[in-house]
Amino acid sequence: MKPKITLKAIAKEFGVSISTVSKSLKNSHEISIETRERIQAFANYYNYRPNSFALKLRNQKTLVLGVVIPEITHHFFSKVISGVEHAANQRGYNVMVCLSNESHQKEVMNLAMLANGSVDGLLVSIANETQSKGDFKHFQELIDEEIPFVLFDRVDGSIECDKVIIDDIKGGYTATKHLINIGCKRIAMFTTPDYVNVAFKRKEGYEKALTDHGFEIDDTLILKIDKDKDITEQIASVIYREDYPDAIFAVNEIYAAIAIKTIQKRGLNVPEDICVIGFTDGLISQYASPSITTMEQHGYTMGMQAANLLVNRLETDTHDNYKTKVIPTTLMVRESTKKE
Amino acid sequence: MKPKITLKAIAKEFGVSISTVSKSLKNSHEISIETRERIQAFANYYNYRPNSFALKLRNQKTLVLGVVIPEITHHFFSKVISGVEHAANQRGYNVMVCLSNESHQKEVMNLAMLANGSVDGLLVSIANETQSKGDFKHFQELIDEEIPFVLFDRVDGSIECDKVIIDDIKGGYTATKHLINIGCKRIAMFTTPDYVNVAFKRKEGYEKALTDHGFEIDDTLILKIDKDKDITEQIASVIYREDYPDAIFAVNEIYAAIAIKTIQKRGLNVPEDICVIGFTDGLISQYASPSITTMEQHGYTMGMQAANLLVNRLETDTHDNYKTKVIPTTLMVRESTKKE
DNA sequence: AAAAAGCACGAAAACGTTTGCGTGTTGATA
DNA sequence: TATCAACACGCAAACGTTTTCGTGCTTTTT
Repeated sequence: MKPKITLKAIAKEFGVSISTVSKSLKNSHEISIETRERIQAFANYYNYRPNSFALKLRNQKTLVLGVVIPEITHHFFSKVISGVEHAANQRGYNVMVCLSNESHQKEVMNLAMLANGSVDGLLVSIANETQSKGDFKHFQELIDEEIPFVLFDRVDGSIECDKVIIDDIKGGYTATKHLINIGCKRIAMFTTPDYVNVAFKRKEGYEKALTDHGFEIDDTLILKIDKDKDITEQIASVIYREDYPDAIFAVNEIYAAIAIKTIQKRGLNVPEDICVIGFTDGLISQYASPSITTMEQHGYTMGMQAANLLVNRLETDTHDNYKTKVIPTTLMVRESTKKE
Repeated sequence: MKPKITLKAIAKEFGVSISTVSKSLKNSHEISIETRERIQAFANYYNYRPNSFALKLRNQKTLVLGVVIPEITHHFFSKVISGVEHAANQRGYNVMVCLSNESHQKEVMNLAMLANGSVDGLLVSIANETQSKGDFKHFQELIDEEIPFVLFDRVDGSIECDKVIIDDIKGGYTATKHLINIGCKRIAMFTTPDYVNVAFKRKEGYEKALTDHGFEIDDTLILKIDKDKDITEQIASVIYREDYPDAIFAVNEIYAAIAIKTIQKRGLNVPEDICVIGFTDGLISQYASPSITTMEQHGYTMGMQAANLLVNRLETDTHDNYKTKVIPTTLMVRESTKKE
């Protein structure tokens, strides 16, 4: 790296003091116009840029937001990042991304590292492992150190901070109701273990929709998929039942896609024999055959809102009155539920 | 943000000098064991962490790598980021991500901002707009400022730097050869305009494979898709021809997926009537019905290699002998080309 | 007992900025 | 011809580290 030109170097060049140079570049009226112009021309020619660390050291601001997400290869999270980046840029901030890879330990390390002065504030979506352990000490540390952060999507009620969440209960409700509306009677749900907060809530909505419409909740139709075992096999265990369901509400698009493939493999058709609805705003749903009806999560919006919430917090420096923004989901009807 | 505890504060607490505290925390033998222990205990209790800007100002290192990509919502790029992050962390660096959104102007701004002292080096994949304009001045500026950077995937030969690329020509060749091997005779290609470097190379491979195997190149079977018009319509114009092809090599998985949907809509079957092969390592290919044969790009590997190349460059501080790493693609046979 | 050595610590510079205040030089004013 | 602004600029502190080079004191050696 080429040694950058500094105020000192310019000062030496002109035989003036550093302050004079600094003030000239800020167009201070303290300095004569000729001097200002000469110095500015010189600085401009040599492409002078103030050293950002010196500035940060002085101002105690980084103008950087840290983002910690479990996985960047989930389309939803990359949408969120996209939104965060957009909002952050608009407000003069940059974005630093770290991945926890769903690992508790890596999440703890990431928070420690970012909180260590690299960023002004944090945006975090909690790793699965952290949620299943229920260990949120590292967030308490952020609070103790008074580092502003906002939680999004995967949040925990016990942590006091700003939050942005999807309305998962209502989303689950809407999805299920849609299936009911188009005439499905035996609606299965493919979900994850209960410790995954968002999935649990979607199930809540699913169950509420069923009871609200006079259906029984059939626990044998609720499949809690274990990520560490063969997912296709678990899904097949339901699809290949004699009394297979006539609709499936999958908690994400991967499960929905696998369900469709399995259904077709069994020789049944989507949506004629079994309707399928997913949850997310990913590409798979859009391009699968048939395309998959889904609850859009609006990850981009979520990212923007979370970033704005954080910057507001940074710029007002208050430590109370924490808000939780709820982002509604949108039903996106596609081919996988088109009965007529 | 809570005012962080500093060396000065600790020094005051113990009535010693700042240097003594600094040395104590570094376990210097210059300081008596008792003093060291007392100070360390205190610092530990108050969770002392050196101010990162002060360090950066002093060391002139940020230990941060900047990444500029066109779009994070492309699965391939998120894989790359994932790999970059992994390799960077391993070598003690953090990662800062910026998006150009395929815009030349935003790319220029991102480079300027990151080069401005925020990062030690850069990893860049060039935006489409930049490629079509052929305007690479901003990279020359990086070179002039001697800021190390490596280009990946979307590179340009005129820029002197380390590069990591996919072997797109060979990938295109392999894909096409696979189709030939399974007996396809009329192989269409769905690609993008020629200024997209990688697509152009894949087409080169496609054409070479055809001629190598005694086929004519039929320009009416090469569809250059215009992103700004209706993609499905353009694809349909080929699929609905009387003399439709018996195989399609799509330059990415989106085009492959749309092709499949269009083929099915026409009442034809994949792979029986038309085989389809894509290019990427995305999720769509994996979960589509039928699942799509594709050339895996190994984005994760690419990210790791690019990051390592950059860190090597940073840590040796040489400005010559630039390397270009070529990452081979892997044919991933799935249902969309399974003839028997 | 005088000299040398060892110990425990402090002073200060350096990294690059910004900014309040001090100061010397001009020119105008009384 | 004193006096006083106005002007143009420099000084120095501050942000928080690290590190080199002292320095004063105690202990050992001869």
